[in-house]
Amino acid sequence: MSICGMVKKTSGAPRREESLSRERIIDAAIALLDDAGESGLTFRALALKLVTGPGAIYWHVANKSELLTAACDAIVARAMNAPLADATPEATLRAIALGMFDAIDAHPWVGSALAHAPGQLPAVRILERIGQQLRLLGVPREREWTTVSALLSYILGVGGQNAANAQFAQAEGLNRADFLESLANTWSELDPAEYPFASSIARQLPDHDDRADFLTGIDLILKGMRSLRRG
Amino acid sequence: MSICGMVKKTSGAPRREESLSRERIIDAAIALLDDAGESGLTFRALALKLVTGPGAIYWHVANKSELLTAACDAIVARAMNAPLADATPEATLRAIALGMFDAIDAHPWVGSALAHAPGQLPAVRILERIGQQLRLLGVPREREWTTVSALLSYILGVGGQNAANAQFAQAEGLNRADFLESLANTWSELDPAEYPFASSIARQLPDHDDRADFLTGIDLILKGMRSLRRG
DNA sequence: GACATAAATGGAACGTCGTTCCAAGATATT
DNA sequence: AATATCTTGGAACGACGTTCCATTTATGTC
Repeated sequence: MSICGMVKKTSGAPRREESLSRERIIDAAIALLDDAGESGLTFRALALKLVTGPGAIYWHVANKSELLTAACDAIVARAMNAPLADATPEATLRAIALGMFDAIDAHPWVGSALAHAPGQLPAVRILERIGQQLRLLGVPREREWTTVSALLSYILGVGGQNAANAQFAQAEGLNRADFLESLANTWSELDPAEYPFASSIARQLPDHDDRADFLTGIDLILKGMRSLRRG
Repeated sequence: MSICGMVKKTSGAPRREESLSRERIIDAAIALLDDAGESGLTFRALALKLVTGPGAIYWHVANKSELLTAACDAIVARAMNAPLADATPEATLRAIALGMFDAIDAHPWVGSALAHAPGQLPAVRILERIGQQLRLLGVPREREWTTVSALLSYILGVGGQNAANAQFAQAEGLNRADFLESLANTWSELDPAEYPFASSIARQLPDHDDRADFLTGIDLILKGMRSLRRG
């Protein structure tokens, strides 16, 4: 490839500066995923970006699924380790949930990766953070599991839909607004006799605020927990 | 978008008995997905089952994604058109949610397909059914959207996790119980200083009842809606 | 410094996938 | 019977995840 093949490494550095490492691979994977979406992560593209061959990557990473989960975990860890202002457990729960929403909004592929790695480290990080607040809130032991898994399921559900929306829009070359607009048109054209609700609510689709709706859902669950604690 | 304009077909002789059709293809796809999971659906396997070539299938179906969504829609339509006993709107909402849970439990790939087809027909069917009950319940117009999307997100979230669990377990050749057991072991071995909640709750993992937990989450949201209506 | 051992690399190759292409067969129309 | 259209199915393309292995680079030993 290069004409002047013999580039004398002057220094006696411990390792090649540009040597591979799990960390460098994961960083490159994140960059690829952010730039080109879920389908942008390939061992070939990764090798190209890291100036090596596909085979070399397998020395540091078992397979693609592990790599994707590791990339996902890096983002989730960053979001879940962010310091939070001291506040009531409920306010903290809202902040945790919003942190995940924003992380998935910035990296839609994380929503999809999270959905495909149930019970793995990334999900456990979220579970842990939520669970600690539930204990501060005084949720009785026998209701801990159902409560934490309800919150987690909701967060993963919204995240997964956001990821799918982003991927769908990208596949059709649309931005979010145009994608929602075309969806609203499709819904509007549904038979009002068969789909009275969907066709009547279609026009609200393009103008709604995902983030606000997400938070409203969290508040709905928190309100339900509160009324359970009192009743 | 139009179905199929040519309605000549006065004669009785339909076509070859074993000729291809969209319906026959979708049925075969469902059988393949049920038997071998998400990765079992291949145009080659489908062609083999239908005794034809891969190219012929493309005359009736645009691509794999459309086929998967159509197969998903067939299952969802079956679940959402099931007759429900007349009951309070809240009881009907619970029945609708449970119907989706059971459908995904019987066909885990539906959970994953639903998550990848946001705003498409299968999801709209669920949205519609839920929305109609919300109107009977008297939810004010300005809260319709956030309420229905909270319920839908939760249902899709649980469904997606169930699908992922099933796929993960199948990939490792385990049944559900063994998979949860191995997950519980992993969680138990987490550092209790860093993961006090996850490690302490790990032992509840193998024995919990997915269906009951799902319903508890639905009730949590319904309770939140009720307290909102009163407050 | 020379040698042996192990770690790490990268390019070629395998098998599978979704999809496209097209020559041939089947059916409908004149 | 001839023509036009719908439908089929097998071959082929390009891209993917992954494996294999000859080669290079670093480390430890005398």
